[in-house]
Amino acid sequence: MDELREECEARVVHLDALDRVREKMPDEDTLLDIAELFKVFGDSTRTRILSALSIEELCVCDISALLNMSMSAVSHQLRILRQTKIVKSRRNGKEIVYSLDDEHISELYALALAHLSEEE
Amino acid sequence: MDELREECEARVVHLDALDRVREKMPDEDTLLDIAELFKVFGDSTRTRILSALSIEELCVCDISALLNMSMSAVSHQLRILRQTKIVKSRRNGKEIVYSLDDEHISELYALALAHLSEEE
DNA sequence: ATTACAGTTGAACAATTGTTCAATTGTAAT
DNA sequence: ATTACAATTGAACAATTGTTCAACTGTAAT
Repeated sequence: MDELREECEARVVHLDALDRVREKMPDEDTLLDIAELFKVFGDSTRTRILSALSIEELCVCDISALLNMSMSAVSHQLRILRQTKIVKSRRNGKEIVYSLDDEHISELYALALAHLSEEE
Repeated sequence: MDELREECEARVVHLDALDRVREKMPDEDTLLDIAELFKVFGDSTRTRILSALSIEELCVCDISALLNMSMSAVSHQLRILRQTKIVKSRRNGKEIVYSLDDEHISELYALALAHLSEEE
């Protein structure tokens, strides 16, 4: 009744290559963090928000009008961007103004744009 | 019986700011493409694959052993990376060898790492 | 105090996504 | 030819995700 589950079904074809790669690869946690960061950018609503904020700080109402979306939907996405330290907020009377929290963000954008426009 | 659905429930607070942002923002299609690109990176399996391939080209069997995942699961992810032109493949006898297809990929990685390690 | 407005929040729902499983393809060797 | 192996594929399933809806905060003005 013992089910012997194999760790990996594959026969390792290039042991030497695997050793070299294993040595140089970042640790698991770092890779998870990278994936997590990219995941935040990988949604068109958040991308549009970030694109707008990279030009000028805006309140939730502005963003809502700009994207033609409900304030609730926008707010949910802003929460994700806030939690991941990509965006910061400050209160100004009744409204809450959002802006980018990190210089790397614009760079990542520029690089993504460069990749896309360089389709040969 | 006519339901008047409002285009946007929000009152526009800063018309001038919106005008400036609208003028400078990339078009909708470009933003969709950017989101789509980041979405591909936003999965830890694909991130690990790309991290490995940025060091050395590998066959599916190698990657499968490296990530301790089934070849099927790896192959499914490689298809996504192939379709988005992030990875390229060539046959070598019975095995199929994968490698990065684009120089921008490593740069995007480096930048993401820079962002993560600069947590103050 | 109460009215109005900007924004947030949690539950619920539909849609999307990643992995597993089983069947299939293509190549090389016997 | 047929056997073996690397890899791909499609369907099915569970898990995650984005938006809507309704209820709720907090601030400013009457």
